[in-house]
Amino acid sequence: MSRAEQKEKTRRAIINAAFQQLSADKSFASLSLREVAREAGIAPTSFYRHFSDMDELGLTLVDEAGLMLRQLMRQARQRIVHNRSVIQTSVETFMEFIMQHSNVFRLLLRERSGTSAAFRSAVAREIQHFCAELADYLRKENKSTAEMALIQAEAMVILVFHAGADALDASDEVRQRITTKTIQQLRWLAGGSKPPAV
Amino acid sequence: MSRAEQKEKTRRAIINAAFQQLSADKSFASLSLREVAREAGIAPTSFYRHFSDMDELGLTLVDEAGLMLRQLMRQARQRIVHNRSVIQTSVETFMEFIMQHSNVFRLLLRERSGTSAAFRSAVAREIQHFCAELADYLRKENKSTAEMALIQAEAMVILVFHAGADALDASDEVRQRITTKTIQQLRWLAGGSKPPAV
DNA sequence: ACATTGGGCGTACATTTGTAAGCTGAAAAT
DNA sequence: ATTTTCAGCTTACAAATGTACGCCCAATGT
Repeated sequence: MSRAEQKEKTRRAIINAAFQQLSADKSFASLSLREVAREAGIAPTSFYRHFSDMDELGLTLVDEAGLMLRQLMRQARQRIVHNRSVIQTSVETFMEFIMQHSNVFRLLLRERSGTSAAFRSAVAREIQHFCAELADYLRKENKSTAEMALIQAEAMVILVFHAGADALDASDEVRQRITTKTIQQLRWLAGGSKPPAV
Repeated sequence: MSRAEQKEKTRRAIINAAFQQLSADKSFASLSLREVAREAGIAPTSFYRHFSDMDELGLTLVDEAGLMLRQLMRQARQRIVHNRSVIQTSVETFMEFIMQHSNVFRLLLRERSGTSAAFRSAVAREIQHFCAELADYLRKENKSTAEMALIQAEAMVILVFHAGADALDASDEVRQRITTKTIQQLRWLAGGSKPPAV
């Protein structure tokens, strides 16, 4: 195995170890360099060969999470075309998605209002991007102004994200109720700029 | 000074020390028993005379935050009577409030999706209470069903809280923009159940 | 063929943490 | 007046953490 390959492999091992350890009871802040190194199967000091400190690793994780969000957006769009209600399809896709990538999602949720300014702005950037894409869609669909579409999109994203946070630790049944509730909330928002086609 | 008085006094000192240390860069989880004790002006081990561990202190803080929320709700209601738009008055009151009690608010925001299950449910309970009161108000005002009123109230609270989080670290000017944006979002939500009186 | 590079390791150290054990002195109870 | 209680202190220790330093050796460069 080439040296570059090997290095990339350990780097992935570190990143995966970090994601692995993120859970309902463990935030990134409560992760220690040594713990991550242990899980990745390397010596603590080897960590520095890849990241200068935990913060740098954290920002990398946020970047990865951003990629996931874009992937989610694409997936939702694909399903929309040949299906029923846009809102329902989107929320359901979102819920499926976060269940599959719960740790990624948890990271975004927590660091959005976390203790590191660098993290907060990194997460804010990813979510902004997400909102902007949604706003663009809404603007075309509803022929509203760009400003209004963005405000609307932001509200929608906040509600869906929050619903996701609740859904993460809930039973299937409760999650279904949360989904229904969220759909209702989004419809009110959508109805504000356009007569509702309930 | 009586013994009971003295004890209560140091207990307050501990609680205040904890709130004091909470800031944009310091979450409750990153607070150490020793730090709090230091700030409170007592020896580390004296802490145990008042709380069995940091978690117990944390739950006390959440309770205090709950009191604040109820106080906020009363304050908003008082202002509503003799003023202009209900939504505008409420959001503005909320914004004033969180600026005055930013650390209390930050605690609620963070522990809502924090790492301790006990904290999460404690915060959830306080926010539920807040939502229920608002829902009651909405139900009477709009003659909607109790269920719909609650779903609506929850959406509103989420949006306002989130706006508060953003506003905390923003400049006065940005905060004003956030306020306007939030008012717009709430109007869409309110309009869903009743024709809007913009 | 030889020299350089760099990822990974082991050792080491200063800090910080939670908390156990036991003492002290003043308030409260007898 | 004597005893009991108990908030607060000092001392002590084990565990965990971040990270500096230097060695090793296989992949790479010459």
